[in-house]
Amino acid sequence: MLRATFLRPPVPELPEVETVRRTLDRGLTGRRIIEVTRIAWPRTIAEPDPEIFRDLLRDRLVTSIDRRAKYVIIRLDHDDALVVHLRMTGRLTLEQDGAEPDTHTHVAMRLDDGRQLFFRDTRKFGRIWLLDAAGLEVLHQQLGPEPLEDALTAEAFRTLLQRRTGRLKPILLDQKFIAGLGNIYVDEALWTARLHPLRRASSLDDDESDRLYHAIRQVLDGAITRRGTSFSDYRDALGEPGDNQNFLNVYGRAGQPCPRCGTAVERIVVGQRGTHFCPHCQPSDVD
DNA sequence: CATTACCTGCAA
DNA sequence: TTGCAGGTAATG
Repeated sequence: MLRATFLRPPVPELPEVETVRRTLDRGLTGRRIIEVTRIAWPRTIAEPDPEIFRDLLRDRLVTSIDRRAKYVIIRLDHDDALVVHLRMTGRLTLEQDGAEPDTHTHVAMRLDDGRQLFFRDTRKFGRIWLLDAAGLEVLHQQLGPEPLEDALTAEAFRTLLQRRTGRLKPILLDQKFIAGLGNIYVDEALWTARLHPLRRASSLDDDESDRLYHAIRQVLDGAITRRGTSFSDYRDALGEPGDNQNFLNVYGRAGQPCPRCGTAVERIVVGQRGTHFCPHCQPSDVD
């Protein structure tokens, strides 16, 4: 039963993608992509068509690595960008010269220093786009605010929440509401804020809203510091796992004691997602 | 708002 | 052998 906790497949959310961005930045910024050497699962290339993608990615300079929500944005010359979403099991890694792609390596590129950029993805849900400036702008517009940026103040967050009528859990997973949270960090943030996942957003008072705002930032900051949460699939761009799995309070801990009060953590399903919370610390009665 | 599709590995 | 895990888009 303890094993089940650790075998639950966690997925890359904002802290994991940020960790990939940072580790990728060290080896990729300033390099040139010489050519795409492998497209083994063409559906991975969301846009443009794989043949055009390959043609456009010859001798392209990487100018910087950014992140938006759960997207890695590899900026190129001419204001283009390679945009990568890891979805469930995607990994973006820098590999040495001569490294051989395995069966799950769907895309590979050769760099001017002889190293390679691999995109590996067991579940094949991950996607890569090659976008121009206009395409990138569309992506930004489709996403809600970045939870860690100054532009999202506690006051702005309160206003956004009050406009919503639904339950906290699905709202926080909605990338148009706030961008970058997934199942792990929503559960952790709600536990930290002592809010039940089924509470209606519009029912929160100012103090509760502020608690949630700070909890989201605290949980994400802490996870970035620990270089992400790794159970099985997630690794950074250098292949290293993160440490945050050892600091989770409720996610994947059904039946185990709440670290704050000792009550057994419960698991319910909310909006088709496994949802973990402490029934004592996160009471449902206020609605 | 709920359901299904996309995929595979692994537990039951 | 079945079904679950979950990010997101597409579809009732």
